[in-house]
Amino acid sequence: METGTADQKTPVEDADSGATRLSRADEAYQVLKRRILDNDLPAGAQLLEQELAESLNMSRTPVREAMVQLERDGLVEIRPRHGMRVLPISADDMREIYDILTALESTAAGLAAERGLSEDEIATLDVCVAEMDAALAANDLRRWARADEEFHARLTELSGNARLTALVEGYVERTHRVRMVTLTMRPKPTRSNQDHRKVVDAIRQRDPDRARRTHRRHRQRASALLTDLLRAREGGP
Amino acid sequence: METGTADQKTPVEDADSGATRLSRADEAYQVLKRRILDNDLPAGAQLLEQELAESLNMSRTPVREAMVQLERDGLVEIRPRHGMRVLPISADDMREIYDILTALESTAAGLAAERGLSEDEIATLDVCVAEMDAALAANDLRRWARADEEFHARLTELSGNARLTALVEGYVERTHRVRMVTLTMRPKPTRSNQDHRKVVDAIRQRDPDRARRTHRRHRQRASALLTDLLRAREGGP
DNA sequence: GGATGCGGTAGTGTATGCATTAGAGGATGC
DNA sequence: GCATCCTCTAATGCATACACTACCGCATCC
Repeated sequence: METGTADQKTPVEDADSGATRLSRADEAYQVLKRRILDNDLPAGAQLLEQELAESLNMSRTPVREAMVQLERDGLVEIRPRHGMRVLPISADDMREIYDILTALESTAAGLAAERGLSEDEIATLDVCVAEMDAALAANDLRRWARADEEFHARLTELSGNARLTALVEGYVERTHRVRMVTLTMRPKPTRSNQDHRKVVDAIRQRDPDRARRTHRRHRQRASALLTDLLRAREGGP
Repeated sequence: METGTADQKTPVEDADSGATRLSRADEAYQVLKRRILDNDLPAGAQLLEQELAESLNMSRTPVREAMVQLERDGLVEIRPRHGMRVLPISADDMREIYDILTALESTAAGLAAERGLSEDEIATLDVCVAEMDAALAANDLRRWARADEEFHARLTELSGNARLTALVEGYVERTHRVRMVTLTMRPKPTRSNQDHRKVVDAIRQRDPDRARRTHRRHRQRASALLTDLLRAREGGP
């Protein structure tokens, strides 16, 4: 590799925001994941270890480590002589993932209701709901999507189950690409906002069963909507 | 490394059962995971890359890859200068994991009921239940535990959701060690067998809601039981 | 013309080498 | 006696070297 490029010797002279010092492998993982989630590396893209190593300015070793993790995330597939391939998401995949999300998130809602949240904690959810309403009123779909993700993330957090939170985050990430693409294809998500309000209400009233059921129905509707859109797209163009 | 030991040169002359040829990294992953799950490497054990590499007769590179995966599985923790440490499972961990399992499995039961299984498919569940009854009658707890795991695995499979199945399998593996340890400490699992029968019944009648609720309650009871045992053990000896 | 065999090559999997560094333990100062 | 600093070692993270092999293309043969 070109010995001319200087900045690759010391692993931690990055001098970026002084945040947690990343190992090369972690850096590779994060950068690649970001590129994939942002559709910068579109589904179907094929990339060899060597190319990636060069583009990330490191050797193949940490890149490999990152690739293995991305494969575990279900974002890419490693095909021995063809590098890694960014996986597309089919309607069936989406249904599977949404079933998992439905299971996990509705349980999270139930747990939150069981625990009995403080009014402050519930307020964080209210804020998200309000933001979603505002975004919808302003017809700003991206803003709505951000608030929606925020709501779901907060809700899951409030379950008090760190593993569950992390797990859900991973699956949400996987759906991110698709949700962004279908954002403009779906009807205005007014119903969604109503659903959220009902879930918050059930949590506030400490009714786990209702929280679970309500959230489950909410996610099932979202799932049906998205998979239908995807299926249409698969059949169509 | 000792050049004397011959059999480490070619990666695939293993000539074992002729099954899928494993890469060294995969081999390391599987062997280590097995050792951990069998409590061969007990919780708290610390192992350096070098030691592992020697014990597995390979270099550090594939071992590292395996370690990263095991860390992702939540089985070990990698501490930069101290190798990897096999993680213990606290009562709190167990509760978190069981909440996740409850969410996923009860959804799986619901999905199975929704799909409408053939009588053959349902029969596989019946077989497991019968085996559990037999094991219980024979007072063979290990056999019962095996049948129990089998039942849950089959049930999850019958959801038709491959991702969900794989996910559940991972979490079940994590609880395996603890379940084996607590097996003799818990009361005879007669109730458990009743629960299973009810779940199968709900699936047979294609009642997703009842399948979900029944299985959820079943898992919640199991969770309470196990975490209590663990907590007692944590406080006690 | 199509099937078959056969180098050649590119890409990978693994081993090894090397610089860095965290941390243990001793020495020193108070 | 205790804390602090320093040194030295051992483990790591990464780069590189190397052997193996699947695949591509061409040539040959039927």
